[in-house]
Amino acid sequence: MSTSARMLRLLSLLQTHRYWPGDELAERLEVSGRTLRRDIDRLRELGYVVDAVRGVAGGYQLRAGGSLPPLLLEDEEAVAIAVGLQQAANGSVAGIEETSVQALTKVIGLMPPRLRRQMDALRSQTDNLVWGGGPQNQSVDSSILTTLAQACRDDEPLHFTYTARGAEPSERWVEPHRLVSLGRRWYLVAYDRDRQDWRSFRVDRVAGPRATGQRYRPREIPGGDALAFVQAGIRRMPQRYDVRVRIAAHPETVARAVGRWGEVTPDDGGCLLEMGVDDLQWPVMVLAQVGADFTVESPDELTVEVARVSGLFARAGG
Amino acid sequence: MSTSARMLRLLSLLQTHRYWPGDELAERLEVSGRTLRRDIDRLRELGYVVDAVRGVAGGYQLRAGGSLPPLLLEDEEAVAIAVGLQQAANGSVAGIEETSVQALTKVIGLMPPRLRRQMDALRSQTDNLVWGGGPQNQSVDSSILTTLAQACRDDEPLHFTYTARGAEPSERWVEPHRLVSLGRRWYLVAYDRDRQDWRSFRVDRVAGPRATGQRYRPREIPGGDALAFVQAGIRRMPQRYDVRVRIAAHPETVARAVGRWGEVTPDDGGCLLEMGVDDLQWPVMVLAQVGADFTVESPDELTVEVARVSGLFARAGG
DNA sequence: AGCCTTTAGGACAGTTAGTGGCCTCAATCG
DNA sequence: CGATTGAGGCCACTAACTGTCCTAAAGGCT
Repeated sequence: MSTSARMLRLLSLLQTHRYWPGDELAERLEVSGRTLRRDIDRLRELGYVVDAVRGVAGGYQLRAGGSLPPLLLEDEEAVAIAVGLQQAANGSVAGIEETSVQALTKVIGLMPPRLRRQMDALRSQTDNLVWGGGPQNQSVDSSILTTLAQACRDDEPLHFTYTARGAEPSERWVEPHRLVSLGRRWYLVAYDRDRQDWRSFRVDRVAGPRATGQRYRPREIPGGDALAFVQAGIRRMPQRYDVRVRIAAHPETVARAVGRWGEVTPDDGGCLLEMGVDDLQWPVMVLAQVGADFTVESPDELTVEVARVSGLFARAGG
Repeated sequence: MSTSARMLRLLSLLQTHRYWPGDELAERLEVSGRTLRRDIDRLRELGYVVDAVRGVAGGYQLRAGGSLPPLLLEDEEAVAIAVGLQQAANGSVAGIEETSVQALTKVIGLMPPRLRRQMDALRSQTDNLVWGGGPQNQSVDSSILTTLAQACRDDEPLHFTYTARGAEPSERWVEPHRLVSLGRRWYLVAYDRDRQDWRSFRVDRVAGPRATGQRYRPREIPGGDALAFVQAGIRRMPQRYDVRVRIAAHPETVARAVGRWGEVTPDDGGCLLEMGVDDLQWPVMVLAQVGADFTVESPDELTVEVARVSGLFARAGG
């Protein structure tokens, strides 16, 4: 085995089990103990921190250092990572969507086909988990997302079918620039070759993207900021409700139910809950769970919704 | 730069951008073109698939091969992966909890402290996301989880404080064996040194775990199956309701709202929804969302719950 | 303290592997 | 067709690696 291959193998061993006696490592790598010590030294020269314990039951241990060593993953671990990243990309944690897609692109691009199949099988289980697939939770197909991300990364022209709001599907040929996650939606900022101008596309309306394999000289985006471009392009955000409800319950109870999705301010004998939502299911759920008397201050649509559920449940009870 | 270091760097370059012209790679690695070609060959000998395109605008490209190459991640990517895995470990996708923790342990153990801090900051945003932190969604503190997982992996004895159901907190000293995810809970199977017997511990009742750094000869678990051991140890599962509701709506509408958490069977003029749950909030939410008339067949507790919400909402409306 | 185990690392000599320069081919694209 | 870019054989030179043998140093155990 060549030296580089052996170093990778050594790193892999050190990553799967904390302590390794020197002679066992040497045996596994089929080298003498002296060479093993030299290999360990080489790792240290590369910047990885390898602790050594002397004496009976001593051994080597890879520790956290200044930078992350190359991750050597088992197949199942890679699948778990990919599945986890897909959720993160779909907005389950605010602020890391873009990075998640970036990492996901990397992982998926390197996964052997069999792992990709395994991942797809698992992925089909994940949808509709968060508040039952309400309208604002249309998670984007992550295979489309990663295709677009890869094209952005590699500056590859793309073909796809785009169905704009209330329009016929049309075929597009674009030079992709960047993916942007805004609210719960993904947008692709790209230069449209046919229309000869910059556009932003909602990813959930993109179908059948395929990279052409060609390359081109990346253009400058006007203004230099993809995020700003997308924001400017969105004329009306999806309808948003500003919810205000007074609840006769302890502020902490309410805060626990609503998490970070709303603001709770103490009030005499109860509290005021404020949140901005796209879908009224969510506040209804919170109110049902808190289980205390409340008064809806706004919006009127929520009052209607509360009345609807009340009537519905009353009929069911009778 | 040594050969091994250069190979890692080459792998890293090939992972971040799809196409690389040969001369640019050679320049970055500070070697001649000839040596670069040899390096590429070395990668291929290690089993990685490197495509090459000749001619104008040619270059090299790392493709999916038979096995996953070492992942060379940017700092932010590692953080995204860790955050995603934490969610996966907490049961957001059935069946990959154990593997996720395994991968998480690996990643966290290698992350420099600064990244760990970054990750902690993000993690604090993730809780209470899925149906509002209901009682069955007490997600386990992932730092405890990974400490235990690491101890299992490395056969390190553990100290921790355990608060059994309805008992005083007690100090435990155990030889950890395996982590098991069952339903929505984590259990640690371990040999209790003081009591000299095998026990299973609910991870959400474990506090302040610390590894001693010693090691021991792993024991055989009686029966050889940690999962079976845990199942045998659970006298009564958390109270579980078998929900049966007839709904006057199209089966598909109901199926979309309930996802894979319940079974929907068509029925004349509507459908029958059956699901097993620990917490009645969940079916209430589904019913509110479907928005069609329904009749609760069982359990009686759900009827009570529906009546409660109905009354509550009616008062709010008036 | 004394002993055993295990890592640390210098010295040496033989061997291997890596390197750049030079050459000729072979694709690919315009 | 010609320009460009990867493929790879050959060669001489050098640097790096390897195993053996050695002594030292650090823990843990009795």
